[in-house]
Amino acid sequence: MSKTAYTTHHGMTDLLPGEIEQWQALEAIIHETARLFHFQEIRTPVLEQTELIARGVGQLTDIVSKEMFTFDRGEDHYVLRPEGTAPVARAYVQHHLAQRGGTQRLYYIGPFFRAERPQKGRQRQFHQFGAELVGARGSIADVEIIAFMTRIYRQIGITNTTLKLNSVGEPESREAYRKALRDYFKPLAGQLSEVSRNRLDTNPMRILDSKEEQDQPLKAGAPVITDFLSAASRKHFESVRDLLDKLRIPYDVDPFLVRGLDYYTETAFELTSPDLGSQDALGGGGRYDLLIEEVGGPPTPAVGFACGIERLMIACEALGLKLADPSGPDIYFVTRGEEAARWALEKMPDLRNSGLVCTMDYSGRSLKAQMKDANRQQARFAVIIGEQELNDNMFTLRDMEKSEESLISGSEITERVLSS
RNA sequence: GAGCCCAUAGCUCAGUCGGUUAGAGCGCCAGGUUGUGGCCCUGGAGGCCGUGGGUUCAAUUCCCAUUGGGCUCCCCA
Repeated sequence: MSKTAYTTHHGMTDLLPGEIEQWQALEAIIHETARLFHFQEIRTPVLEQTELIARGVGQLTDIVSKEMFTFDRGEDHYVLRPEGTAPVARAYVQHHLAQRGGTQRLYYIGPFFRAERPQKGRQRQFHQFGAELVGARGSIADVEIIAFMTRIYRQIGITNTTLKLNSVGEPESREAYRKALRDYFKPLAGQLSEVSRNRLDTNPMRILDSKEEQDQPLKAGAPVITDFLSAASRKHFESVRDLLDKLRIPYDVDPFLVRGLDYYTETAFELTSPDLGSQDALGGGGRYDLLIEEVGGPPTPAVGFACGIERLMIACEALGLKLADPSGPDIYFVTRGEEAARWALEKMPDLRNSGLVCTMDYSGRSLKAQMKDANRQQARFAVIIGEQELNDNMFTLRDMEKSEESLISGSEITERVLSS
C-alpha cells in the first residue's frame, strides 16, 4: 500500500471496472430522457475564465469566495468550473445561440470542481448532469425542467424523494424581503448562532437554511418571501404549482428554500432524498432570468436544473438499485499452441462483424487456466482449439453455463452462438 | 476554517496484557486432472503492521508528531 507512489488528490477518485457500469447505465438513461424531451447535449471546457464564474455565480457565494480551484498563466485567469449553468450561459452568448431562434434546449453531463473538505456525497471532483431551457419565459418551461429531472429519478427507481419548491421572486422583491428579514432578526441577533449572525448583513436569506439547533425556533416566526412577491411573480409561482399538480408531480412548498447561487430568480426547487445522510440534496435548480444579461448577452429568461451523480449513486446503493450488470463475452477462445492462437485471432474479426463479443487468452497459458479465465469473465461459450481441431476443422463449443459441449465446424460458430 | 474517529497482505479484518520466523477468510498463481471453468484438496506468491521520532534490553503493540483516509459542522450536487 505504501509502495504506491502516486495517488489521486484528496477528494478525487478513480472509477474502476465494476463500478463504471452503473455510471454508464445512468448516462444512458440521461441521454435517452434528453432525447425524449428533445434536448441536445452541450459540452463546454472544464476550464473557464475566473471572472465569468465570479460574476455569474456571485462574488459573495461560498463557491466563489472560498471553493474555487484557480490558477493563472500570464494574463489569463483560469478556474476549474464549479457548476454548469454559468458556462452554458457563456456559450449561449459567445456563439450567439439566440440568433438560432426559439428556445435553446440544452443538457450536459460532466465533472465539476469545488475545493471543499470531502465527505460523504461531497467530492472535490464531482459529477453533475443538468438541463437548461434558455430563452423561455413561461411557467411551462419551469415545469418541463422539473419533469425532466424527476423523470430521470423515476426511470432509475428512486421514488422516495421530496421536491421542495419556492419562489425567490424578482430582485426588487428580494431586496424588500431582505430588509424585512434584517428587521426581524436584528433584535434577535444575540440568540442567533454565530454563522447566522454573520450573515445578517451580508446575506440574511441564508439564515433561513441554517441547520443550527438554536436558529430553528427563531426561523419559525420569520417573514416569508411569498408575502413580498410582486403580482407577476405570484402569478408565475401559482401557475407552476398548478401545472405540477396537473402532471401529478408532488412537491412541498418550502418558503425557506433559498438556493446558494446568486443568479436565481422566481422559481427555485430542490430534490432531496432521505438516503443520502448529511448531504441530502440530489439536485436542484430554478429560474435565472438575469444571468444571460449579466454575462454579456441580451435579456434572456432561462430555467434549469443540475443533479449530483455521486449522490444519485449513494441513493441507488441504499435502495439496492443495480442499473447494470457486467456482461461477459459471447465467446472465449481457449487455444493450445501458437497456430491455434493465430487461428482464433484471425477468426475474431468475422465474429465481431456479426456483433459477437469475443476474446481469448493472450499468454499461452494452460488449458485449465484459460477455462478458469473464461469462467471468471463470464463467457457464454468457450471454443477450444488445438492441433486436432485445426486439422479436422471441427471445434469444441462449450456452453459454459450448461456445461454442454458439441463439435462444430469453424464456419458454424457464428450461427450457433447467435442462435442460442 | 472547526470537531470526532480510523490506519496490520490486493480486499475484509483478527492479533501481540511490549518478547524469537505477524495470522485468517476471500482473491491471485500453480498442482491434484501431460486438453477443460465453477465445488473440493494441496502448495505458493504477496506485509519495512501508513511515515518520523520518543520510552524500553526489546515497539506492529505504549507516548508524541506527521501524513493519508472516513464522518460531522459550515455550505452545496
